[in-house]
Amino acid sequence: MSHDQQKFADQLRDKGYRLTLQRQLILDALCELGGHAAIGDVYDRVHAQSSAVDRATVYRTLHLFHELGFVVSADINGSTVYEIADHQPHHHLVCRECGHVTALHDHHFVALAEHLFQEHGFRADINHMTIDGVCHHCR
Amino acid sequence: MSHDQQKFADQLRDKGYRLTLQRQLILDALCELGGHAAIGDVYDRVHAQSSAVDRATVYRTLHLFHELGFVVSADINGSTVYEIADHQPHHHLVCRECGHVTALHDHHFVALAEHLFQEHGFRADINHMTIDGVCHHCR
DNA sequence: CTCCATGCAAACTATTTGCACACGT
DNA sequence: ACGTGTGCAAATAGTTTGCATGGAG
Repeated sequence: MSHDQQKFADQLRDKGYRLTLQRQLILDALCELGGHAAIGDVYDRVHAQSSAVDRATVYRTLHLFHELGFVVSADINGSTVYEIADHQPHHHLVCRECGHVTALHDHHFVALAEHLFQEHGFRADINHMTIDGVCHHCR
Repeated sequence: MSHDQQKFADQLRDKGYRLTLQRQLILDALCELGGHAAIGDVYDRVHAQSSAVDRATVYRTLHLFHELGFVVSADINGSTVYEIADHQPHHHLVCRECGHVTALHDHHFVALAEHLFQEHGFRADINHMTIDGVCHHCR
């Protein structure tokens, strides 16, 4: 188990949640899938390891992880994807034509977030932004 | 029929699409609903006027309008909403707590879009952005 | 008159929920 | 042992599709 996973496992227990095999497997899957894991991807991966894990459990667990802040979700090309909420926040450029997703560093948004806070008192979540458009390849 | 509606009607015909009662009603509904119309809202409103209009038609028509650029879509609090693509682009701050949506002027994004284009050659659609966060009321 | 658009109903996909049992603590 | 988490299956919600008919051009 990686450092991240150990950390999350501890947090789970600290908050009174139980560390089950299913939750470990789902956490593993999220880590291994790296960036953007659709619910179906997570299910496939987990189910391949232990065929007894149900879809409902994947849904319930991802909701839980999201609530606890272990993962962030984003809507990319119409489907919801999850990824581990580690490291610094980053964002995504999604090409409307080819569907390609490129990561984007957070620094593009700090000024924006600052403006929103000063002008509207709005504390923006700037850690799971998705921007649609057309990439340089498809123009 | 308002100016906007007349304009869209002409565009429809120019591109070889037919102007049907259903399409007019759906366009009306979008205009009257103003800002953010979920598919269900549009259906309810249209169906109240003419009970023969089917949900499938609303879906098909909204897809068509979106394709033609008559409407823009956004994902707000998990459900897809549509609005007439008129005037200048604007954006939305969505409060994660109370669900309240406040409009946001485009000028916050021009610098960002410029950066994205220069650094990544990415032509960002900055006309239907949604930013989640917590509004000043809920903090 | 010719096709596009629609209504209808069914199919599909995605997600949620109730309940009895299993298992982590 | 206790109570949370899970599998199972069914329910629910949202969206799409095939086909015959109706109506716009």
